[in-house]
Amino acid sequence: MSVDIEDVSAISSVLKLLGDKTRMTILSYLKGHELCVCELVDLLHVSQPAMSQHLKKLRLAGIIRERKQGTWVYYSLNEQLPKYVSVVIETLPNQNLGNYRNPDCC
Amino acid sequence: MSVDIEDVSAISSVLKLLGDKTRMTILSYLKGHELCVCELVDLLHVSQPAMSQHLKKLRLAGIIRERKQGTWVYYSLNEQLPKYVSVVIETLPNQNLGNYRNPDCC
DNA sequence: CAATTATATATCCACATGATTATATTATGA
DNA sequence: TCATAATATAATCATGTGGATATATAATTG
Repeated sequence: MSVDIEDVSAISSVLKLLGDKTRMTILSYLKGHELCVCELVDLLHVSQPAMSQHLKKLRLAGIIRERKQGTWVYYSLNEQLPKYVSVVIETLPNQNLGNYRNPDCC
Repeated sequence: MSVDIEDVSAISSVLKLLGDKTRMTILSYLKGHELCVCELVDLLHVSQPAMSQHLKKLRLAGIIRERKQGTWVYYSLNEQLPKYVSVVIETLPNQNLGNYRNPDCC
């Protein structure tokens, strides 16, 4: 079985993206369910522009995917992540959405 | 079997450390063998103070260990790393030291 | 088409971070 | 003890990065 060797530059730039508390929290919320931008804004108490920029970075790095539906944009974890990324995400706690209901939307 | 869940803040601060090309290269060189500071300076073409500061950060984060022997300080990977860290390190390419010989020391 | 809603982008700013230079520390050996 | 070598720390600086505010875009609805 071949090993998943990658370029040091590529790995470190992905890890730099992951090395942000807000982005890691986003990823922990995306474990299991897709969420739209306004839900993430709601859950993380982060401004909408800030959220938008974090999501853009994660998307450009291929870590998350977007699905547009009308005005809403739903984000979810990308399947087929490099192993070292998926292990990091597995290590994150599962966020408990509790009785949070999808606002329709914000 | 219990899962290795950690705090989001703790994980992101470790990943921030790993998200640096120089530090990742240091770790790739430390795979398999301990190296002293001057050897790392030599191999990475990084200034001695810069190297010293990177090593300090990695050591304070518990990713590497130091072993002092006279004036020399040897660094090596810490065993017992969190899984997500060791997977990252395993993903790094093994650096070929070629016919590089331990300078005695610099 | 106008108004509204969800999201994205642009600009600016405060702060963190990595590199460099200079200096300090520590150990060794003459 | 003095000189030297290996490493660490301090100070400074330039650059990068995240957040806030303002504005733009795009889709929906009346």
